[in-house]
Amino acid sequence: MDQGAARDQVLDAAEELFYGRGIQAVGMDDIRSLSGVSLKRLYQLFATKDRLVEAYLERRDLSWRRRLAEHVETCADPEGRIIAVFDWLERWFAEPGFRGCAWINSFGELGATSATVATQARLHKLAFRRYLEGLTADAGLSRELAGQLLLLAEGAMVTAGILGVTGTAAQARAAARLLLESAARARPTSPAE
Amino acid sequence: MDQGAARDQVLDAAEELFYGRGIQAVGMDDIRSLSGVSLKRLYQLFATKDRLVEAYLERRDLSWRRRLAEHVETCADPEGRIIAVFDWLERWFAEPGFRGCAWINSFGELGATSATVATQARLHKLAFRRYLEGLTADAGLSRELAGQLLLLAEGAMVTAGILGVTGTAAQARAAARLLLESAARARPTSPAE
DNA sequence: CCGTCCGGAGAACGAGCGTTCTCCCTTACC
DNA sequence: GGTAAGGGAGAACGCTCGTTCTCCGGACGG
Repeated sequence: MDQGAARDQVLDAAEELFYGRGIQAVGMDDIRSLSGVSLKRLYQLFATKDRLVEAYLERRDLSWRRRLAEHVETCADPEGRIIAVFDWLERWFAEPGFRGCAWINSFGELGATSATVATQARLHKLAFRRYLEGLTADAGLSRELAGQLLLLAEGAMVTAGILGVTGTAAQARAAARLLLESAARARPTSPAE
Repeated sequence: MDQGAARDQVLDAAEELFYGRGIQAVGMDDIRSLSGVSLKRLYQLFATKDRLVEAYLERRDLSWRRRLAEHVETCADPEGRIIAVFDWLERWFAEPGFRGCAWINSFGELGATSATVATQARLHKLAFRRYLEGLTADAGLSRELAGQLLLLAEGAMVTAGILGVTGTAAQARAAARLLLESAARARPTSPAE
């Protein structure tokens, strides 16, 4: 087995276990068992558990944002793209094994004691906010709206994780529609539209 | 020192440490050092760490909801009371040592492995949702609105915890006002008001 | 066929921690 | 004053886990 394949298998196992059980609840032995990569190789690839956690969060950040963007791309209308974010959330929440947002969970677990985790969580949320700001800008809408949509999306992730998935994304989407309409009425660039 | 005072001191220490650092990062020795209550007494009061965690979350749930309700009570207008929730969030976020929502953080840390923590988090969020539903009902507004406000409040807590406090509560309040106006326009009980 | 190197399996080590135990001191009662 | 009960300090125990080490087998070069 070559280096790259082993790395992928380790990160696959890490993602499944860290996301599903929490970071501290998963030992390096668990990663080894699930990935089939020996401890020696594991430590050649990632010198410490902390590095592995960092790599897990980084890779998941890229794939999470890519998946979101790919879904949003399927919609051409700038305002529809904003709503599409919440459609995608609904789809994500319904995936088997959904257990809330990996960064919110990691931050709750280790934000106070691990600079790595705190930084990764901040970077991810900043990137998500920037993405929403891009969407609202493309629709000629304010950055304020993006901030409000961020709150709705974060609230939906948390609530779906803790209280369960039923209806949460739809609620968030309905609220997003209202905020979007309200912002469109006051749209700075084309108020008459 | 009598039993009750020792219990209070232990719970005070537990709250400060568990909330500030996370549950797994705090040992029973840390609780003992900060509270000044010996290990023997500590285990007489709480048979296991799990019980202590449960008591911490229960007591904090009561005081958190009491503090919120006390602030909301100061406002007589039913719609003003709804907005007052977000005023109180702003005040809470600004407290020194604010580190997000204790239940969201605990759930992220232990929701997957501890039934105690998962249950406490669900109970707390259910109680908060019920409270918001009471406020919207008092204003003659729909339960749907309460669900949307819950998402905003949860999103604000998470975002304030991870990205920092600046402006988050004000954003949430602005969004809440818009949703409230929109719901008031469609108010089922007194649509003309 | 023999030696050498690489990687795997898992034992070993050391630290941290939940929980219990030991020892000693204080206090209260006869 | 003697004694028993209770509580405090902290050592001890057993377990988990991150990390490293040891040993062995198998592949490859001479």
